[in-house]
Amino acid sequence: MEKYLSQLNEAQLAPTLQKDGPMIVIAGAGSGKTRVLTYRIAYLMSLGVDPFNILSLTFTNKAAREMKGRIAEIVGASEAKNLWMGTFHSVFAKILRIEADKLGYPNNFTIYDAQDSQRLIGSIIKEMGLDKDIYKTKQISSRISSYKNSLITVKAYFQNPELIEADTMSKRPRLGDIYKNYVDRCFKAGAMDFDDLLLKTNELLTRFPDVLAKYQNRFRYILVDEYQDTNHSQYLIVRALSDRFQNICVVGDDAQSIYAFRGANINNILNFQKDYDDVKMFRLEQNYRSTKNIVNAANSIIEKNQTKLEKVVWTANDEGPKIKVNRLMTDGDEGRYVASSIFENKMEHQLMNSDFAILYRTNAQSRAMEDALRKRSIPYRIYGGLSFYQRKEIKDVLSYLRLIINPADEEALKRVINFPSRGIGQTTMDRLVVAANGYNRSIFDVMKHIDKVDIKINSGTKNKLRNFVTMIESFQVMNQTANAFELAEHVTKVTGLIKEFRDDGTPEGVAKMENIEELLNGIKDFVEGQEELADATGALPEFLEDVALATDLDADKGDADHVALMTIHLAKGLEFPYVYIVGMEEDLFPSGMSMNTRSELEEERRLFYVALTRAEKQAYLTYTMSRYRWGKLIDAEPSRFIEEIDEKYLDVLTPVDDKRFNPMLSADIFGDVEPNQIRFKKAAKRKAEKKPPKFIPPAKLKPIGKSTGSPDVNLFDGKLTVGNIVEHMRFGKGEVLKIEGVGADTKAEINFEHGGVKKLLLRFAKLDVLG
DNA sequence: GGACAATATTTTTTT
DNA sequence: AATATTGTCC
Repeated sequence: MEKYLSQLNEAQLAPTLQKDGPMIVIAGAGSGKTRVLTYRIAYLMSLGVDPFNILSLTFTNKAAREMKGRIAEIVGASEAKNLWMGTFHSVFAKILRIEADKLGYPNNFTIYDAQDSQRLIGSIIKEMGLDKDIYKTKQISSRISSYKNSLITVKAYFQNPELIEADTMSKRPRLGDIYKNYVDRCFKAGAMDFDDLLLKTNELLTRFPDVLAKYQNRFRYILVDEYQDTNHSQYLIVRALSDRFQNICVVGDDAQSIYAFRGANINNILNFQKDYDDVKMFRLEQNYRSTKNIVNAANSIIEKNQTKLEKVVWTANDEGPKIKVNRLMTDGDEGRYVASSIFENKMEHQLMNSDFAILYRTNAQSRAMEDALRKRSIPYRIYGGLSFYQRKEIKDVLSYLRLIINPADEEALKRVINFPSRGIGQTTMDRLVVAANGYNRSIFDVMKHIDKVDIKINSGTKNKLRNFVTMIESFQVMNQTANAFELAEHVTKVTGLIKEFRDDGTPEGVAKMENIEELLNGIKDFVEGQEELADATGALPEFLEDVALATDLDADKGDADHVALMTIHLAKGLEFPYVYIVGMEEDLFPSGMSMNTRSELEEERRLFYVALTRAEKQAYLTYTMSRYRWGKLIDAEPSRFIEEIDEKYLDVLTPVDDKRFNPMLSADIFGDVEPNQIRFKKAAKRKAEKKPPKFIPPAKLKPIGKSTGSPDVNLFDGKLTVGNIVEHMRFGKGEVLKIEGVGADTKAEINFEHGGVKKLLLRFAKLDVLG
């Protein structure tokens, strides 16, 4: 153990050796927090703490696996195996399966993914006869999700006049009823959605003190990674479980909080010290990952945020090259530039493909990169986006398997009952749903007893339904004896899925066949892996659970040498020697959807901070002048985040310009000719140069009167008057001398202590009003 | 009820 | 551009 501890610096050692009590580790990017977590767990075990008593919650299952592997190297595999490690969702799904009956759920409950729950919400809206243009499935779904994450149950919703009022005001008075129906239908289907895995855990721990006591007793030491990204529901679970022993260690970085849109509450980390007594606080501020240039540039960005904990991330690493900033004509050029830059770097520095990552704000941006890399024959892998398990043909196979385990699973049934086509159409399904709701039974139950049920379906169709039921039941019988692989193979044959795709004959059909084969191989691997475990029960339910909660990163085999393409969100926690951040444009990054409030914009800025701090040696930023979006060529402007970086860390390779298309110019960029190196013109200056409209909001012009409020709203509208004392991040205190302009164009003339009289656009100025 | 064509909608990020 | 939904005809 000492051998390992000697690898830590002083700041890392202190939290590692802190055995008991509540503690928080504020860990800057690249400061070795994973190492601290890993060694702390190993250290606890070396002190005699039983691994069964340690719960470690990570952000991805992959992270959990890697940590476990590392711990196994230190303390031995047999001991490490007994640790409870995984994501919130996977750990508590396992606990919920054990305790399901207490909540009235079967222990074989299905986990609905986002698509399943949205489809169900969609059909409920339709059944209720509501206008689907007002009740938009996605919006309703995210509203329900945020209720669940705030622990607002259906009952709590109806007891809260404010919520009802808010939904009524936004012209959706039936939202509560949709919520109720959705929850009822999930329950009847024996299904939990992602949010339920946390919500029901809370319910379990609140309603059953003995269960709470059992798990409090078991998890005497709790560690939570990426604590800044926990939501209220997760927060309450952690609080409840740690309440007895108070051995709670949370690790995180407020500057890397990027999941507020999903309900993550940054206050969880900011307020941790208020939640427990005698909290020990540790800071990891030395960055081991990146060059000075990258660390300092990242610091200069995050400095622009108002909401943050003070901390100084520094590094003893080399200065390193400056961050390269490059402007391209189109997204196609951007892809070609990145591909050839990767190619050149590989040649020049003898690097592997896996030394490179391309990061972007939205999944849709991957296409241009992909095309360019393919043309250059550079191996790559896209993470996220449509993951393997979400492909239609894969979900179809999985739905059959889900139905075998849980025939009440409504979404699985609806997916496969008529695929491959069996002559059971929409009309029949509608009637079955009505009957099922009427009898308060599952659809499958109704089909099973189709002869005893009062339903208007002709005898031919009834026969088809009977055949389907018989087929599923025969699979269930087989499931008693066969392993998951044998069963899945059988299912794909008997249902006609294989035939369906084989007879298709198109390239897409062939690809789908191959995907199904890959799935079958995956199941085979899983089954073989299970056999080594002593307590392997029915492998199929466990496989389905793994699949439901797997992230795309989890599926990574990790051996192939390829360039990584992913969204910045997905890149959190990862590191690469060379990082390309593409699409550095207004309305894209920061996203046009996130420029309405300061907190949204600050989250985008943290996202940029995360992106930049992934880089070890060299970071590249690229933006284009126009880009294809929704199939149309759209003009683009450089992101404000580029100008927020202190210039001295940048190497701006923007070619001489005007906006006219110049084919020679864009050819030069990825050809042999070194682009002209000129001074980077500040975007602010460019904006000022533009003639008539004084200020063009970065977003495309949006229809006025959007329910979220006009995007042009000035953050200080009406709140600032002459004579106010304000504080500015860089210029310090100052007095407001004059206010001119209206709306987004409002400027204030302010006399600052440091810097004298400045005229600032209030929309951009980050001011605190002191009085 | 099914097959195919026409049209609408979409892009923020995900366990 | 790609996908989902709706419409039309058999």
